[in-house]
Amino acid sequence: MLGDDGDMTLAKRLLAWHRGNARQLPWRSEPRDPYRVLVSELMLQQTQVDRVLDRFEAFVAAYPDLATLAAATEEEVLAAWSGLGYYRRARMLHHLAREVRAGTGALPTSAAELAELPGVGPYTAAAVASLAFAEAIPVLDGNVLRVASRVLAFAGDPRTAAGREALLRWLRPLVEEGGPPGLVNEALMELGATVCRPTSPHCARCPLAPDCRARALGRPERYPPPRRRRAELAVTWVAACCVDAAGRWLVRQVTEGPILRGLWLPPIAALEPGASPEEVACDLVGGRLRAPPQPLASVRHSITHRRITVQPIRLALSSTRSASVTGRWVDPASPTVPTSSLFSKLIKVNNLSSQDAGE
DNA sequence: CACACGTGGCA
DNA sequence: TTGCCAAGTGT
Repeated sequence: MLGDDGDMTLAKRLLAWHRGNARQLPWRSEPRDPYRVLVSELMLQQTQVDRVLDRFEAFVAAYPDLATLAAATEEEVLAAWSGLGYYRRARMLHHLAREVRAGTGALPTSAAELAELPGVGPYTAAAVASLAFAEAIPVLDGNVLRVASRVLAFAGDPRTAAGREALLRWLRPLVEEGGPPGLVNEALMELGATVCRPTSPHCARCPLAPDCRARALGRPERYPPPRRRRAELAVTWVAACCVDAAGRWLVRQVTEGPILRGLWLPPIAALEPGASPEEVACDLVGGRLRAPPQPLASVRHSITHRRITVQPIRLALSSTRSASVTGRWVDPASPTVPTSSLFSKLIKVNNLSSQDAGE
């Protein structure tokens, strides 16, 4: 005699669904470690679980607690974050660790106090407070915003302050009415991530379907209204690829421009229309060459609204010790400086072309 | 409030 | 291939 799910409260149905369907993720091991919860939440901001999965364990192994993190340099932390994107998050996590070290030495336990830490906004504060410290406070991330917008068939814009408050009025009783608040929050996020998807929601598998007004009205995917996006900007860069006999690459720290600042990449410059990529690359590096500059297959890289086409030029320097060549030489297999995934893409095209050329 | 920031996968 | 994202925060 299975009870009718419709008779259970929303929160109870969510918890039951979570018990049977939530993914096992490294940061969900019990008991919850507040530090691991914090790191995972920061890593997950504006990114997807799969992206974080391969990086999380290595990061917390290198920095198992806030004290270890505070003792590291910012550059070391950035290097461990390399490839995850939104590098400001890593800088702020590092600042956070040092701020905690300068204060009580322990993470605060309330959402209000957590929200004062660098990099911790309303979402992360509520997530850590509820998941790690059992505070009954709702989270409102992109997943929960979508789930709530659909259940309520919310007609307004849920991204405005008034819209968010309307959704929170519905969410608050859910996390307060009983059961672990963190798990109710996690269930809503998990539901949004795996069932109540942006397009083609799987309503047949949704524990909230009986109460979902958007589903009753048909076309639940109409909620929430799409966000307006900025037009893409096309940009072309030249990258000077210099590799020494040991396979190390010449890299420099990006100090100009709005993008990738502070990270280390092969020398890069914008390519003006009509300019010669080979000449730009040679000017960037400045050393004498053993062989003519060799253009490689171009690489595409997108950052926010910029679509960047990178033209790599392989430069065979006659001497990597030339005084005119500035920068550092790093082993791509274990970069000791923070790099962008653009670096990995450049390495890949270089390897491909080397094999093709039979070098 | 608008806009900025990285990334890789998918339709 | 191109466009559209996905567990936000700071300015």
